[in-house]
Amino acid sequence: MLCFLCKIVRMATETQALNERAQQLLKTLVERYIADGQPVGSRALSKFSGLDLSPASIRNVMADLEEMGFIASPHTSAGRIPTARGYRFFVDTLLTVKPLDRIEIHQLEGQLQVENTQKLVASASHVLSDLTRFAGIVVTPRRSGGFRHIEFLKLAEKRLLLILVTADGDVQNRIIQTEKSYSPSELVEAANMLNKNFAGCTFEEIRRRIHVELKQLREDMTQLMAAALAASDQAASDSAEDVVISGEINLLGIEDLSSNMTKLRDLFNLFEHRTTLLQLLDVSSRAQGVQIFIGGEAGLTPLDECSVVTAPYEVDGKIVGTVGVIGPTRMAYERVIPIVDITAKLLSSALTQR
Amino acid sequence: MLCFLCKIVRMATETQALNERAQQLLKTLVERYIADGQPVGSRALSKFSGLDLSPASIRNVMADLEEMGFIASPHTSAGRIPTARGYRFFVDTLLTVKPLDRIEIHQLEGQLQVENTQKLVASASHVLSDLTRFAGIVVTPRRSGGFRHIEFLKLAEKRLLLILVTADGDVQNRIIQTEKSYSPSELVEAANMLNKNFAGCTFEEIRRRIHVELKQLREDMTQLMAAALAASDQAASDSAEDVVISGEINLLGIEDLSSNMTKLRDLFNLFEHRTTLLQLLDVSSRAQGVQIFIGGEAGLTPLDECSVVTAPYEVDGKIVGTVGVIGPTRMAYERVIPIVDITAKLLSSALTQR
DNA sequence: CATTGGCGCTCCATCACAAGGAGTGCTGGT
DNA sequence: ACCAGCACTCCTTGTGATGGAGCGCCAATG
Repeated sequence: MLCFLCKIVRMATETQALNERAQQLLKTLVERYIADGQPVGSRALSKFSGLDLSPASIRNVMADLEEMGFIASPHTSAGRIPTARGYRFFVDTLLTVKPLDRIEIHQLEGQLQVENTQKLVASASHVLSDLTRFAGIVVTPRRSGGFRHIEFLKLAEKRLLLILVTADGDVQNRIIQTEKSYSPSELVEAANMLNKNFAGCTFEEIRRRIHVELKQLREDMTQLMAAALAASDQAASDSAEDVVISGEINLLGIEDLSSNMTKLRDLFNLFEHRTTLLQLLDVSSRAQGVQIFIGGEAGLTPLDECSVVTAPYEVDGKIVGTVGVIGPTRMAYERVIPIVDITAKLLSSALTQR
Repeated sequence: MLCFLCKIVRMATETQALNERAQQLLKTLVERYIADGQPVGSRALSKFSGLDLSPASIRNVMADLEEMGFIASPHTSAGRIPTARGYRFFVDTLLTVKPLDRIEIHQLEGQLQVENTQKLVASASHVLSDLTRFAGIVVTPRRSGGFRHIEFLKLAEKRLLLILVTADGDVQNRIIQTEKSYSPSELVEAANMLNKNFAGCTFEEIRRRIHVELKQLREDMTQLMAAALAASDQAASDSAEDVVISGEINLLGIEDLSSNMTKLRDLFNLFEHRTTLLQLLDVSSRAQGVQIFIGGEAGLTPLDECSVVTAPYEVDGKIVGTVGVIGPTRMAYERVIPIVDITAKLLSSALTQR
């Protein structure tokens, strides 16, 4: 919170410190650099800034910008490139995003597969990576815990298949080994009992109530229930909250990243470490709207040369997950931001409908 | 088939044409090259072959081997490296595999997660990539078509959730939009009907019989059934036969592959094209035991510098899928082969138990 | 006659050096 | 305040030069 305030304050002072001209120059510098990946020199800026200044004057401003930490030069006789702070200022106050047009939105919408939640999430991730040519990333909705429907199916003598429809309409399944062999009618009875009494409750609650309210239950039945609950809990937490990534391959083709093989490998290792990613993306789900993490801002070194653009999505007005894109810091933010934004919104509405 | 015979014949003649010494030299050459990735010169061979020959004599043999296409030199003054054909001969007749010891097998077994088929397959793939440090690959079992159990669940007015337990004990689910709104009891009735009459049949069969045998059914019921069947069919074919790959990242660290970025990208693109991979791996599932594809033998250019080591796995004596490893052609076959072999066997027994 | 030491040759890898170019900082003039 | 010009720095590219690794060939050897 404090940090948040700091940021606001800093932004305000920075906006003051940078006069109109400096901002304009920083803007075109970042734009040019994003466009062709080469350090931008004073000549180029003089040509493209639209300010009609000579390179020499521009060099003065650039020196100031460098002093303030917005830009840096790789070496003496190269142009300048934006620093993380430069990018930050750029996306915060200089960027002009152009919203997607209707046709693109429709195309995007058409690519979402609404058959079930998994498919929806997977296709959302795919759409993101496809449109941006970076890696798409989606945090799947949190399970609310509890179930809508439960079913037992006898596989073998002491082997049951537990089928669990979660509150949000997803289906989980699990094999249970039992002590004794239950008859089909016993299984039906047990399932009916659970469905009638406990649908919608959390497993914790059920566990508590099952002993209090249903003392008349036969011993073996309670055992069955306990086993079922344990399995359900596991199944629920199993895919409780997961990260779906797609299009990592796209990152292979990006010069900024694939130059350092080691860095690239670190990055891909990060993708395997779902939990670490989750922490990062969890932060984003607390805020409203699109959020941007530039470079190592997230505190993860493998993301040094990456930016993460995220947006939370919701079901019935409650934030349940996050979508996003991971790409090089040198990305076309004005394109990526609306794509992430719209995808989050489409995902929200697709999930709310069910 | 003809091709198969050709291969046998060629192998026989090759074994004849290469005398003891040439074979020994080829063997150590391949081994050395696999070990340190550098072209092997006559000096090195003289030292390591155990044959007590001078480099000059060895050069003569090497010239012969080159003429016959088993080895090649990258340029005039470098040592020799094995060609695809050289590798082929090596794995076919020179290789000495050392089986895994008991401890390793147990470790491997311990890492397989038997909770359900998906997890089992995923963990098998993981184990493969983990142990070999290459990419692990598993073709999931074919669905036999048909179901063991079916269930309807009402989500909303005209929205049903179809739950389908396939013959092999996996659970699929699908959302169905219906024309009319069915009552819960109607749904139970329909499910019961399907379960009683058609469990175990293929969907094709059901479709045929449903019209013939059940003419007394109400119109809306037949509609429901038809919708259910369509969805089932789709759900079944959906994950009908799929390829699970893991540890692709490992390939990033391998010099042989990561030197040409473009090739690497092609390779990763191949991984996304599941169908192409399926065709390749399908071939392997026709043969018994471990199979090895070297370089482009499979006909896929992206695999130029790769080898694929596969083995089929079975349920109740019937081959249902394939496990394998994709790595650089320069891989330690004597280690990879037993790993793939054992994994296939463990997977078979884990699946047969259920 | 198979084996071997020796010789000349080829080709690659590495390094040093020079030339050219891009861009900067600074200074003095407008 | 702006700008033209100049000296300076540093990267990039190209060009030889050098050394080493390995081969092919040949004549000598047992």
